Amino acid sequence: MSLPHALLGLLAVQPASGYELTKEFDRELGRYAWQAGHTSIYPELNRLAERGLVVVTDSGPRGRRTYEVTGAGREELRSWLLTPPANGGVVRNEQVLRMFLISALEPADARRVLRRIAEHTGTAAAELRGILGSEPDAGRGARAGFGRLAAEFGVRQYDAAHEWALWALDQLPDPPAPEAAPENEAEDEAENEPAR
Amino acid sequence: MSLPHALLGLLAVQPASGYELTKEFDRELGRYAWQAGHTSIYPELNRLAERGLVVVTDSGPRGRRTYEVTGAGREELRSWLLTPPANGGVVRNEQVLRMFLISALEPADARRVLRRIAEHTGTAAAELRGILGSEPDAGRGARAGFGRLAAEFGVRQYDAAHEWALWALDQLPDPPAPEAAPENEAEDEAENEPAR
DNA sequence: GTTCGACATGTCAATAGTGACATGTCGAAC
DNA sequence: GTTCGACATGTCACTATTGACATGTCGAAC
Repeated sequence: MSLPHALLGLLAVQPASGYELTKEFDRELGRYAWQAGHTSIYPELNRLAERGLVVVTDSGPRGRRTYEVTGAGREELRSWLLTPPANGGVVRNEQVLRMFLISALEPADARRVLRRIAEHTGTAAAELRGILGSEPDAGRGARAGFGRLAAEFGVRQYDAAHEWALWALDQLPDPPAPEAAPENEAEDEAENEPAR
Repeated sequence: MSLPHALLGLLAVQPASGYELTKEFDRELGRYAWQAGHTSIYPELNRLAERGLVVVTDSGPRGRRTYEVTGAGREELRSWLLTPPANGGVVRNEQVLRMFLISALEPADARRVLRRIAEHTGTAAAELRGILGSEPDAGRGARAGFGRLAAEFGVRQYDAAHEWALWALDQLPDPPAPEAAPENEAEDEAENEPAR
């Protein structure tokens, strides 16, 4: 039951159409917190409207409807955010699951996966940092605070995962025993290592 | 389609019954990576058995059946873990969603929620560190490596979230303006702050 | 004036997952 | 010898979510 609250939250910051909300879920929100496609968003908006938590305040060109949160909607969102985390809430993250399952692999495979994770989290963090630094708003833009808090969270998550992957690599038994050159760093080290 | 792989992963480390697997999902695995109740685990084990990815190798007291991964199962798991992360995978985390939605609250409420998050992540990290430190295995226990990698990941995640919450608190406009005592730290600061 | 990509919303069948209910057994403590 | 909690597995109706399909419009570029 989180999707309705996600929508209320987005609309509380700024009125939007279903189409815009859908795009929002393609960004940080959908990448770290809660995925949703337009096929679940549109029906949910209609349900929220029926319950009086949002209203259509404007109609645009292509049947576009702009939604806004009502007082009741804002209250619902507030009480949801302020009430205890209950049992812990839904958690379902394929990436993290993959990290957990690495121990089930043979060391050579594990090393391969960990390296991929380390690389990916590293570049992802760097990218996010780039966006965070270049964003011209940073101050007053309508949903400025929103993006910043979320992006900063993402950066920290990626950094933590990156550090973890490096640590885990170090943890693995029997490192590949570097062939000859003890000083080789940043060598490309492609998919298949030379057998031994 | 992650649950079957989660089960294969657990069984690859150590054979187990559905009941034991269910308990596994009540620990770190279910808390950070992938939730599942026995009502989805038992049917899934049967499906995996039908597909020949696991087999029952032992029957115990109360109808208990111990499952083991087959060669095909191990291969399936391996190829899943080694293939590209595809589109990014399923992401659904209520806690993180709540963090994202904080910006939709008034500063006073936001501060309240952030403080709760900071507190929770702080104690959770400390607890995990405790377990991590006291665990007697740390070396050879059957799924020792498994728990350690996972727990370490959890610690880092909690730390990152904790630091983020503190940073976010600092980011919020208009701090509560401490009444009189400029040096008051660790005051209990109950649910309702004195109006202004 | 046409073309085409982005805009915009929707349905529906199928799959995944949950919560309530159901059933029974074993072992330890009393 | 009974009681009770943990062990152990299951079904089923309901809810949530996805993927495939459907439909149409607007605006810009050509």
